[in-house]
Amino acid sequence: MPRDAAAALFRQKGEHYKAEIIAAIPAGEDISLYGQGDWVDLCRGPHVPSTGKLKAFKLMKLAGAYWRGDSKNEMLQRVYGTAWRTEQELKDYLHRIEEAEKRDHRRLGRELDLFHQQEEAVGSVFWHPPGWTLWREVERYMRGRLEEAGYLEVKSPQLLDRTLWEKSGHWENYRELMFIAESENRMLAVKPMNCPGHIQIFKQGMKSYRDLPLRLAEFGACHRNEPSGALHGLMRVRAFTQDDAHIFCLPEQINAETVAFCRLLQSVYADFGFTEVRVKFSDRPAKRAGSDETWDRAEEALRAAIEGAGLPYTMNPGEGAFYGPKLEFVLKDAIGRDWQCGTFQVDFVLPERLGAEYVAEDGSRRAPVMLHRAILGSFERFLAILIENYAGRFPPWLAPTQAVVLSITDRQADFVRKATDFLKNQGVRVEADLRNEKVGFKIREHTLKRVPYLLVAGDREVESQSLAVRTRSGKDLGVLPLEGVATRILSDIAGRGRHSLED
RNA sequence: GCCGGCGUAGCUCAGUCGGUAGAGCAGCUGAUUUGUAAUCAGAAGGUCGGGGGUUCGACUCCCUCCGCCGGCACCA
Repeated sequence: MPRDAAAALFRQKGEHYKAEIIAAIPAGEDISLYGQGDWVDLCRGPHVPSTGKLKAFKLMKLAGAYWRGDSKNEMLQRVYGTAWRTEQELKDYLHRIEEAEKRDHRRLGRELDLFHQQEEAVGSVFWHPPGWTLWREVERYMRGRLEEAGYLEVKSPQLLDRTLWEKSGHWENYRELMFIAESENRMLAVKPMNCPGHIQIFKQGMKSYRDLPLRLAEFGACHRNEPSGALHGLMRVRAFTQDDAHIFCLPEQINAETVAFCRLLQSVYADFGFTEVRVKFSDRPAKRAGSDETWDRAEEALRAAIEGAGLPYTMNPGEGAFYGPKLEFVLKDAIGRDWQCGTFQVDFVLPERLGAEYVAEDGSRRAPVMLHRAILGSFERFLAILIENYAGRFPPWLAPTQAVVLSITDRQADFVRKATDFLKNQGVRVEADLRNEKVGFKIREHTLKRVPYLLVAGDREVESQSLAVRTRSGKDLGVLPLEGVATRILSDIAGRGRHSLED
């Protein structure tokens, strides 16, 4: 059907948005329409030869979506459905979704007593002892990796004067998303980022080109007043902690620093069991600071560096930060949604705006390049992804409780205490279960809590000063003497993401 | 923020036509001393998300606010 005729048809049907879509198609081109019964609609081409092929279908959900993806426009109703060739395939699909929902970090957070959230602290997290153990283990690991890689850890203030955020450009770009506090006629903002603080540290004392690259790292707690509809468990919160760092360097050091960062990130991700990481390259946004020449340089430097690192990436046009282009390292949650975790950004703008400089070889003063980077991104989000990817069955090095020693009757209580103390002294996070319950009951409980090692002591084990070792997957590793149990567990812990527990 | 849905015990859920709430598990008390995924019994547990309204009477109907869930928009 010719374009104008099609437009008229839809206008007459009262479907004005369809008419608008057609109006955007070049004149003279024909428009294809497809029909099903007495229903006719605009379509580029058939996706299935006939709806008769779709035997099994189910409507999944209703949701709003802005016309042409712009929140200034009206909202349309979107209907989501799923269709399969057979009832069985539909059933299998629904079953897979159900299984994925069992890995939801919000559900596991409750079941495993990791954390909770409540109305009085919307967008924030109350970490429980087991969850905080997991956090500290991840933090301890990151601290070690950063130290090895030549980073220096710092700590910057939580509240900073408005004037600083005005200079950095954050006030102009993000004022409505910042938490504000007032004191003694000053307006302060709770930091939404750590970079301005790190620049203040850089600016103390004279810096020489010989001091570069200077890598300042911080486990920085930031607050952003995210729109209510964006909040999502631990994935999107208003209070989060980044494994943040800023590398102050010379332009000619960008490449080596980027390559080193990509290697570090891949190695860290491998330790957490992630081997496939997708990388998105986000270039200049419409709303930005700095000249076009500056952006040309920054984008070119980043492109050369990522290609030097040999990582495949996809373009994400217009999605860069206001001060520079960035790489986004993306991981998936249990139901396949993308979440940005790691990030790497080249910034020629902020150091200059905030007056950071170093003395160059020729004695002139110049602004350093600043590389913003995070590997995990936010701890909250990364832990959520970890929880979902492991379905709560953390490898032993991360498991809040790595082993439980259980008695069968009161007769073994003393030995269980002794064995627990022994393993504790060897550095194992171990608990004793001396409750007056049947072993089957205790095994079930600790299995549901995903404790990697269940160590049973009955009269026979007391006699031989050993423990019967069972894994959470139900595998029987036999009876081992105390030292053997410790060796086995400790070597497993040392293996990190490449652990030997086959479950 | 926008659209749609949801909010009953710590958790998972039931609750008829408007007559002020029930179960299982957990927790508590007692008994049981137990060999690899649930021992038995008893007592207890609720501002039905908050506020307002209609009504003789509201978990139930209406208004409003809050939160959560799914999308959209946003994500320095």
